[in-house]
Amino acid sequence: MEKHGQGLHARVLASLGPAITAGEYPPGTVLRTDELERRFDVSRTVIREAVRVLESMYLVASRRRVGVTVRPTEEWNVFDPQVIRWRLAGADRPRQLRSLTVLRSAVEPVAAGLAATLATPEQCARLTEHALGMVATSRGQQLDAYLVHDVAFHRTVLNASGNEMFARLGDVVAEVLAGRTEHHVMFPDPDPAAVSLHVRVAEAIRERDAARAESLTREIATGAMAELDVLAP
Amino acid sequence: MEKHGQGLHARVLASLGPAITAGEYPPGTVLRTDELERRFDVSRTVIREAVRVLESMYLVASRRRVGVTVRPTEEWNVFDPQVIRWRLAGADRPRQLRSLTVLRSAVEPVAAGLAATLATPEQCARLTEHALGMVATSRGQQLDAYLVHDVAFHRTVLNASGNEMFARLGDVVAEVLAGRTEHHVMFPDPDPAAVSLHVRVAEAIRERDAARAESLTREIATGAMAELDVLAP
DNA sequence: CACACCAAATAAGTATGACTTTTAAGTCAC
DNA sequence: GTGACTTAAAAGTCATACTTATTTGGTGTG
Repeated sequence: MEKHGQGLHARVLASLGPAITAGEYPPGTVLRTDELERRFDVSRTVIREAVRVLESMYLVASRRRVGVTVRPTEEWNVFDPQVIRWRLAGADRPRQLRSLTVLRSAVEPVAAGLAATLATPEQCARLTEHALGMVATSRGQQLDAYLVHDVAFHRTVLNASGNEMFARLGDVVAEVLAGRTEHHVMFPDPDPAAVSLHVRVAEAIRERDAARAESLTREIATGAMAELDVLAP
Repeated sequence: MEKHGQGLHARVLASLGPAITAGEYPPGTVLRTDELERRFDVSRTVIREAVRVLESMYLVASRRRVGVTVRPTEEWNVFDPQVIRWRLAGADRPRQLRSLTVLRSAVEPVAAGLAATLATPEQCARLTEHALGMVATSRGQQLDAYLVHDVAFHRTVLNASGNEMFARLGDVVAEVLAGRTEHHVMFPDPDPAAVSLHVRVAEAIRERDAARAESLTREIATGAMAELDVLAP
């Protein structure tokens, strides 16, 4: 779960990215490269590379004779994993968490339905394994161990869906789940209903019951949504 | 040196991006920067900027003493609009189109459901306007005009959902719809059933009937999926 | 006064060469 | 064969000079 390793440009990015996504530089703000050079005490090359990356995330636009201007929020590439991480770490984590949970509520049920017809025996086995792992760690201050199984479960479902885009959302789901334990947007012990739903989803997928897998996953999603409403209003 | 339209690095990207996503450089392939310099006849600065962008899309990884290596397909950021465009233009357009259609089938129904409770009167008006526009242009070689209304309709639904991530998928949906007319992955005249479904979705949203809006949109999605199965097997 | 046009100022874009740092790989002693 | 040492390849960084597009503003003409 590392980030674009080291390198000076990564350091600049790690500073500018969070600042921009946190709204520290409101849209329309103009950054000049030579100012940035001085501020970070690095060469033009480094700044330019960082700016190019921010540009590819649609966070900024670079125009001659004007400078590097921060783009309006609606244009940001909010699907970029890096942008998601920056926003989850920053000021509008609640808003981001909501958006992502809604996305999950749309995607995961369909993914579970697909998984029911496509999952390999190994994937089915891993699903039950992790569902049981969740049961085993659902009581008594084992949130970290629980999280591991929870993440693995959802990742396996997304991978088993056979859709590359769904699979790619595994990381995002992991961030969301990790974020909600880490920031205590969660009850001290996981909701027993949710835990048993996971077990039943694993069952449904193993039994190739797409409709049931989908509707059970939808229940999990609405549960997560409700939990979010209670704990991060 | 030579003069070029929108920046040299963009030209390099426009060449390398499609090539990589098309599998022309299979994962594991190593590109050396000075080789690229010579190939494109540009300076190191330009190559490095292009590589940084490709890196931020997880298409390549740059390591010292090794070079710029193409990453495995599963790691690509397939949500990046630019990557999507490259792949839609390239060899695995069918595969990409399928992935995106599945994604749509997950997202759009939920978006429509949310839109039913959140859409503003203006948005409702635009929905009916475009739905009727679709009806009006659904017969007799007016695919281009039809496309405009179709895109606008789906964009409006996604925007009205109130979820920034859904809204951001508007561009992707536009690409898909444009792509399927452009590449004739579509019947000469639009499916009348689909057209009438759009009208009814607009109705449902206007009448704040979330469940109906969702299930009608789900029908549209399964229809699109079926059409894809017939025309691009 | 309005308007078209031109010229200077500005900031990004590009090129180049010298230098640094990381690290794969080869070599030698043990 | 194992471990420590050397080497060299390639990316990373820096400083600087130069190019190009674009905005601003001023100037002359209708």
